[in-house]
Parts: sequence; C-alpha cells; structure tokens
Amino acid sequence: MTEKQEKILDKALELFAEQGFASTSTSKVAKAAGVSEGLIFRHFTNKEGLLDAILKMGEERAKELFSDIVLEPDPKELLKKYIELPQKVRNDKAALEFWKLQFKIKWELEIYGEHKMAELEESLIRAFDLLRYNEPEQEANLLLTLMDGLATRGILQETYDMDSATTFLKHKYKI
Amino acid sequence: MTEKQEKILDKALELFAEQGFASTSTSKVAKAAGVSEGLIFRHFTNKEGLLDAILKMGEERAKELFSDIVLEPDPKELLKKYIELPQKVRNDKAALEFWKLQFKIKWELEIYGEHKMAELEESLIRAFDLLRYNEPEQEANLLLTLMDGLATRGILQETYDMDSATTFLKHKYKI
Amino acid sequence: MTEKQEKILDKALELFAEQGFASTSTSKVAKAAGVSEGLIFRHFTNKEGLLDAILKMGEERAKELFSDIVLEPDPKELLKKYIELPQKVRNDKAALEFWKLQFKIKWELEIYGEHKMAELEESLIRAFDLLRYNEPEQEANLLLTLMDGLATRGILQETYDMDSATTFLKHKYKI
Amino acid sequence: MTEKQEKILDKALELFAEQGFASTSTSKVAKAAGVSEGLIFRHFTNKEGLLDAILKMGEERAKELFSDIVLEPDPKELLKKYIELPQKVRNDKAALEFWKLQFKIKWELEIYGEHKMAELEESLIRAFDLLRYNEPEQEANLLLTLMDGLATRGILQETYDMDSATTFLKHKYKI
DNA sequence: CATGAATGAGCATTCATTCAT
DNA sequence: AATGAATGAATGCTCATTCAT
Repeated sequence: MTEKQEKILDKALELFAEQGFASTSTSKVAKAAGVSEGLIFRHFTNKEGLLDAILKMGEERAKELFSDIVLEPDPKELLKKYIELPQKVRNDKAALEFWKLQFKIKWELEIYGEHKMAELEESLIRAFDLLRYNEPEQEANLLLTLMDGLATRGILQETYDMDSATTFLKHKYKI
Repeated sequence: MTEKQEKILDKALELFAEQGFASTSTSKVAKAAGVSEGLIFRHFTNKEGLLDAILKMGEERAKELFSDIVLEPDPKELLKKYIELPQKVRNDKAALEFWKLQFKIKWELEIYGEHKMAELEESLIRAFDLLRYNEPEQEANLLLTLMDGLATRGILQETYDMDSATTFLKHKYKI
Repeated sequence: MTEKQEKILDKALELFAEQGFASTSTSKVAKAAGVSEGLIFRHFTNKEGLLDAILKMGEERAKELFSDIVLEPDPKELLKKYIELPQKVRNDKAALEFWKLQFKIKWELEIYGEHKMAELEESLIRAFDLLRYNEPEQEANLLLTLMDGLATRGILQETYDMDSATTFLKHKYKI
Repeated sequence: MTEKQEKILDKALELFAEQGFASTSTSKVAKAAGVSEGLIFRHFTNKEGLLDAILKMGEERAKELFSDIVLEPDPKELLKKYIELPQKVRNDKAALEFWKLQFKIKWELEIYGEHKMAELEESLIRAFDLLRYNEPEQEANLLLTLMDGLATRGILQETYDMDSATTFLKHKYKI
C-alpha cells in the first residue's frame, strides 16, 4: 500500500461519508487526494472497487470496536459497553466518519449487513440470558434496533442529546 | 394538476424511493412517466423542485397518518397506535414508498426534520405523563429513537420480523 | 395591432437591444411582455418574424429621423444636422435602443443595410458638391464611415465624450 | 499545448468569428475540431474560458501589429502605417478573423476595450502634436473613431472599397 | 384572440473510464 | 507507479415551436 493509495482511500472515505457515493465523483476524490484520476482506476479498477476497499477497511475497524464488547464475560459490563458505544463513536472523528459512511451506504445501496451483526447479537442474547431476562432474543433484537435509531439520530441530528439518552438507557437496564 | 403532472410525481416518487435522489436522472423519470423531459422542468422548475413537490405531498399524507395518533385521548391507546405504526406502514405499499423516500432523503441530504416530529413528541410526553412514568420526556425520546431504528430495519432488512418486534414492544409497555 | 402585440414588440426590442437576438429567448420576451409564449408565434410566426417586425418598425423611425436631414436644402445646415445626429440619438432613450439593436443585428447577422443609406449618401454628396469640395463622393463616404465609428463608440463606450467629438467635427467642416 | 488543443482554439476562433459566440455551440466547435466535446472543458474549463483563451491569443497578435506603429518615430510614417492598417488586415485572412471576432464580441458582450487603445491613442496624439495640429487630442480621437467605422464597414460590407477610402484619407492627412 | 400544456432537439457541462507515455 | 490527454455517454436544463382548448 503506497502513500498515494492511502491518501486516495482516506479522502474517498471522507468524501463518500460527507456527500454520499453517487454524488462524489472520482475526479473530486483525485483532486482531494492530490493524485491523477487515472491512478484511482489503476489501483482500484472501479469506482465500486474503491468503495469496496473502503468498506473492507471499515469492517476491520468495526471488528476492533466490537471485539472488546463481544469478548466481555460480565453481562452487565457487556451491556454497558454496548450502550456506551454511540457516545464513544460520536466523540471520535475517524470512527464517526466510518459509521456515517456505513449508514449512508446502507441507505444508498439498500443493503443491511446482517452477518456483521450476527456475532454481536449472539453475545447480547447470552448477556440477557445470564441476566435472567424472559425473552433474551427479543431483548437483544430490541436493543440492536434501538442502536440503529440512536446512530441515525446521533449522526443526522446535530442537536441530539446522546449523553442523556445513554444515561437513561443505562438506568433502564439497571446498569 | 394534469394527468401527466400526476404521472411525473408518481413515477418520481417511485424512482427516488428505489434508487435515491442523486442516482435518479430526470430523463429516467420522464421515460418512466411517459413524458418529455422538458415537461418536468416546465411544471417543477428544477429537479429539486420535483423533490420538494413530492416531499410536500408526503408531508400531507404523514400528517393524516399522525393526526390519528396525536389526537388520541387515551394514553394507552395512543402508545398502541404509535407502536403499531411501522407495521401499518409496512403493509401499505404507497405509505412504505413515502417512508423509504423520507429516510433516503434524510441520509442523502443529511437533514433530520425535527419540527415534523415536535407535535408527535409532545403527545407522547403527555401520554407517558398520564401513565405516571417517572421521566416522560426521556421515555418519549427513547421511543421516538427506537422508531427510527424500527423504520431503518423495516425498510432495509427484508427479513426483519416486524410483527414479533411490535408484539414484544407492546408487551414491554404493558399494552 | 392589439395592445398585447405592441407590448410584445416593445419588450422584444428592449431585450434584443440589450442582450442580442440569439441570447434572448422567446420565453423571456413572453414573460417580459406579460403574455403567453404561444401568442408570439400566433402573431409573428417565428422568432425571426418577430425580429423582422421590429426591424421594419425601426426602419420607419429611421426614415423619420433621416427625412429631416435629406430634405434640408441648405448644405451647411444639412451637414450640421447630420453631424449632430449621434448626439440627438444618444439623448433619446427610445431612439438609442433602436440604434443599438440595429448595430447589434448588423454584427450578429453580418448584414450591412446599404440600401437604407443610399438616399442619405446622395444628399451628402450633393451637399459637399454645393460646398465646392473637390471629391464630394469620397467626402460623403468618409463622413458616413465616420458616423459608423461614432455610433460604435457612442453606444459601446459609456465614457465616450460625444459632445466634444461633435463640436470638433463641426469645427473641421467649418459649420 | 497539444495538437488537439490548438485545433480547438483554431476552429473556435473561426466559428466564433463567423457565427458569434452565443450562436456557436461547444458541440459544433468539437465537431469542427475533430475532438470530443469533453476535451474542450478539460482544457478550457468553460465555454467562456475558451473565448478568453482565444481573446488572449488575439491580444498578443494585436500587440505585434500595433507595436510596429506605436514605436514609429516619424509622425508622418506613423499616421501612414495606422491608416493603412485596415487594408493590411483585410488582406490577411487570419488577422481579419481576429478583428471580426474582436468586433463581434464587443457588440455581443458590450465591452469596449479602452485600455487596449490607450497606448495607440497616446502615440497618435504625439504624432499630431509633432505635425503641429492645433488640437492633437481631438485629432487622435477622431482618427480612432474613424478607424472603428472603417473596420465596421470593412468587415460587414463586402463591397466596401477600402483602397479608395484609404487613399483619400492619406490625401486628407497629406501623406 | 389568447392560453398553457406538451414536445424533441439542442445546450453547456460532468462523469467514469481508457490509454499512451 | 503515476500522469495527463482523451473519450462517449449521460446529466440537468433551455429552446423554439405546436396544438387543443
């Protein structure tokens, strides 16, 4: 991975996250990255190939982010970490950019990456089970869904008070 | 409003909801509507003008949908109606199209129409207040956020089991 | 000639003179005149037909302007009137508009309306002859050419000092 | 400057001079130059950018043409060279094209490039001064204005007898 | 006489992509 | 590896013109 290659990925992520995939032209990416437009195609074949590379990059970073949660043995602690995730992401510019892109792409291409969540879902189910909730699958599903809502508003609604929401949630789950 | 005008709005809604605003060209809309491309601009000035017209249309239909909830005097009934909304929308092709567009546009243009929700939020707060919840504002906010998540998955994840989720939610809120 | 017809001619003249023929769309004319675009075509067949109507109108007004000069029996007086013409036109908004259009059209369509000038040229030749100039044809031709230059600068160069130029010319021709 | 770039400039000059700026589409230019339309924009940004490039080219050639006059020390010779300029231009196809464009643009965009003439005017004033004319500024101004007329007719009126006019003028200025 | 709906061709410009160097 | 020239198709939009009412 050369320096220019990284620069392209970096700027493409930024632009795709800001303006969306379709609305970001390869020439904009090239200009922002300070490289010739042709180079993008030499390295990534396609505009789609560029997106794939970014998405793969994102998946790896997401795994890092999630692994800390998934591997947590204490169920209360696991829930806490999960619920605090949006706050954490919102305060980390790089992570926020990835999330934004992830969601934007979801809506632009209408794909909901279920498999990515499978592992997380299982760990949540286990946690709720250990905490003796009656319907752990439903609880896990509800919390995952809520998370999508939290992400939606955290990203889209600048005035959204994420801290209150998080605190309230922890209170509800008695953490 | 001539027949062709309606046809344009109709097909534009369909295409914008399916493929997104930026990725739907005016020529595609014209072709789908069986109209000359120029007609779109004569009637709606702009591609954006076309979107606005559709969005206004959607707002009116949303108001109808919401008014039934907002005006409900019985708090339990209000909550029930609100929670059942996603189910209702998911089973109504026309309504689903509008919701899809609404969310797609949110993400494409990064605007979260807070004002549209204000009335709804107030009625939810009142309901939770009447039901003697300790923190009605937080409860209302949580439910609204959850709704965004429900919509996200209901639209994006074809396999999402909306009925179970709804049932479970009603159970949680003791309805 | 209905009121609307006149309004069309009026506004078309104004716009053609300001922005040129090619750069003025029939829709602009219709909007400025407060009529439907179709009406222009009902009355004038073509965009070109509209131009022709305006040009004909202009020719008549030019004849009025010139007739006073051409019919002047005293050669000195004739020269004086001719030389003072640009000043006169420059101070008359309506006349200036016509001249401007006339010149703009000349350059846009590359036609030099020689026949319009023939009568004027003859009267100038006669005048120079009576004043015992050696080469009255050449003198007339020179003055006519100079007039084109005077018009060019009078219209195009806002800062052009037409009064000085006129005074100097009269002095040169001993008037 | 690649071959294709030059070809674009060349054909654009030709077409702009023939048909005017507004009436010459970029696709016509591209077709005439045997180039893809996109290339025009890659090299010149805009249709206006293309015009600017041509105009700058013209200015340089005009400077060459004028410098010979402006630097002439002998006043009689200077006047002679100046008066003979239109003849010279009319017999040089490339130069004529530039002049035509220059004038067409003047009328289409209504800008009179005074500053370009300033140097020339000063040298004319100096010449008339040396030749002991009473009002050298007025004389210079008159001759410049006459030149605009000469150009107008030389370009627009194919039958205009430029040689006679030039001869007569030289005779008038005793050259 | 007058309108407003409607069209097809054309416009300037942008786009993703290819290729010779 | 990297560039910059080049392209063909597409984009949003405007144009002159027609026609039913």
